[in-house]
Amino acid sequence: MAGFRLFDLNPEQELAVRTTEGPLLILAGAGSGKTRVITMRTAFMLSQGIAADSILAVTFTNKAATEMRERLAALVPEDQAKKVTMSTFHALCVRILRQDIEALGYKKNFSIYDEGDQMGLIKKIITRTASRDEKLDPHVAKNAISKAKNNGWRAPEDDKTLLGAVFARYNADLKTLNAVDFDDLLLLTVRLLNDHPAVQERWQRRFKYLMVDEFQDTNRLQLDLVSLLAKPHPTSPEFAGMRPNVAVVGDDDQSIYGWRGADVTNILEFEAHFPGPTVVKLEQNYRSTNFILGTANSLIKNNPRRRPKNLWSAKDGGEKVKIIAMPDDRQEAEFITEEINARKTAEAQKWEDFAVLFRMNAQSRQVEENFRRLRVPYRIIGGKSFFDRREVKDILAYASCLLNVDDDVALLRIINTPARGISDTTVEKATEYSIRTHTSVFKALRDDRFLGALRAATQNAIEKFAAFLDEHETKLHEPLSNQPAVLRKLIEESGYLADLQRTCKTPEEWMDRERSVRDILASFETFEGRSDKGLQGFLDEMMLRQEREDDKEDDEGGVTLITLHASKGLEFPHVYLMGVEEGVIPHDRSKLEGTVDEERRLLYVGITRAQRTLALTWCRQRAKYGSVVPCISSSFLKELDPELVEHRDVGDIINKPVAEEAAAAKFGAIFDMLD
DNA sequence: GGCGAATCGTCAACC
DNA sequence: ACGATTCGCC
Repeated sequence: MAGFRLFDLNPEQELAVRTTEGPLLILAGAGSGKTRVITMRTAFMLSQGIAADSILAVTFTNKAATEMRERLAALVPEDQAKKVTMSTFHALCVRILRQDIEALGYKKNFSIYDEGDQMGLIKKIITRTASRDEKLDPHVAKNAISKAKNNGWRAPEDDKTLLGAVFARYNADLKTLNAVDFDDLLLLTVRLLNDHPAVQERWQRRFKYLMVDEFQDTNRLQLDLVSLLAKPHPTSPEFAGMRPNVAVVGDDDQSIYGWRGADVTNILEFEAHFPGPTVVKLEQNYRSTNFILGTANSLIKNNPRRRPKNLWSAKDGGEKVKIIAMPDDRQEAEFITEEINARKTAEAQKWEDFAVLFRMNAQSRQVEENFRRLRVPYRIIGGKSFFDRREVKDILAYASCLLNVDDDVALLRIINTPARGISDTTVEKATEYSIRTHTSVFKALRDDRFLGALRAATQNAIEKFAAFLDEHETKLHEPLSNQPAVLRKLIEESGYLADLQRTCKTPEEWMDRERSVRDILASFETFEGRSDKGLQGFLDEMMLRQEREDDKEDDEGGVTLITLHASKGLEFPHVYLMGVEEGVIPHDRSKLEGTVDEERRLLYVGITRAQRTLALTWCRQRAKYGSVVPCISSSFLKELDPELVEHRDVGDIINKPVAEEAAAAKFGAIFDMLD
């Protein structure tokens, strides 16, 4: 085992790498080489003869999992690297449930519902459960249900209330539909392992070494899952005195998922969950200049209740952090585009060296438009641009129906798309019938007692549609069937594309939408090339937002456009953090909810992504909901150390661009020598 | 029952 | 400013 050198590590990092047995808590400040430690530690374990397939590393985002996988692949032989399991919590749960969910009374071909599907179902349940004078906001219901599930509750606390009734109904319906939502992925996996010791034991034999990244962001269910995978069942004779091989890595200052139920006490009280851990503190920052790190420190020290730490960097020099005022959001986007262009040329940087960070997905649109216009290559991480497109959802709904005809949400989405003579009223009747008889909508469509009450023309339309689905479902499950071809044929024969073209207003829109249909079919083909998990595996990956467009533009790189949340764990030489305004960050709602500290950590995360230069921009006015509203700069900006930052107005910069670029070029050259 | 037009409500973040 | 939903007409 060659290719990695432990002597490159500082003493703390080396201790973390060499500690392979028993509980290990790594408190890793921003930029302290955390990913490097995790990958090195994995490589070290392999070199000690630990089997690659017994190692499980869990991360929060797909991006982080991918990066870790890539970095490990650079250290150890490919066949070894591939056998190490690196996945998100949700992807891990899908994997466990696809194998063992039958023990909980679901079928293995269960569908996964995203928030949109979830909302659709909840709305439907509310309308049919609520009496005339009762009102329940579906959003409120969704959040309450999610919170309940993340606390591990099985049944509603009180099913006398409308909310309780909706919760009970929602769970019952999901089970009938053979579907699970994102929260269920965790909840059901925990229940499965907890209630079925034989299953738990089997997974424990599979994964003997656990690593959890971003542990400060785990919620109670995730901690339960880790415990269930790491510790023997309390009834097992091995339980007492067992030292689980659990390594967790985290930083309380980067805890930004409180809203999702993250519980910081998981990391603060790690010793209570896994007694007697080795504790390692990583405090040297290798990423940022002292201007950037000092700015970050001056911000975060305003937060109460922190674990004491002394984060330092050896990187002197560089530029001050720029805080730039903009007249409006349009000019903000223009400025960022132009600056990136100029700096790229002046300092011979690559597009991949730049990142634009923002609080809300909606902020990226104007930058995107500018990038497209000026031909700046870019990639958007996270967000929902692709997956949320109508045509993509439609195609995936068709695919879901092939796998699980009882998936009502998918079926209802496509039952009359394109129009095939099954009207809303008919669909409504079918849904009612299915509720009354406790079956799926598809089974209702196949039920003569239901069909008998309908007009002959409607009966015909339904029979034709059901036969159409059945025919392709059979083909899909034939041995050696070419699944991408079956899906393609299903779409072609459905007349979906012709209908899509008809509804498009411009030829450009049609080309765009048709392309995303082609893209999604093509990415299923590429998926078939690299995986044996078939359409089911493909849909799982799509639902978990993984590797969306792996065939083109994606791997060419480009400027990264990313939300602050999704940026955690990443780093870039040049960072532009836009929309640093009161109301955006800290977000207005955080003040009502009393979570301003978390907003401060979020900005801290953003600032600490930058290696060499950082610019924070804010606008004097911004378009919101279509109309322009005045804005003021974020109160967080006042907390930044004035020695380390430089306040500018966009006008000043435009007046003297040449000197600016020349100076920047010199700094760039110095940095290149240091590297 | 189907279609285009007007109107409504949304933008907090992730899997 | 955009997509979803509802309305009113054929």
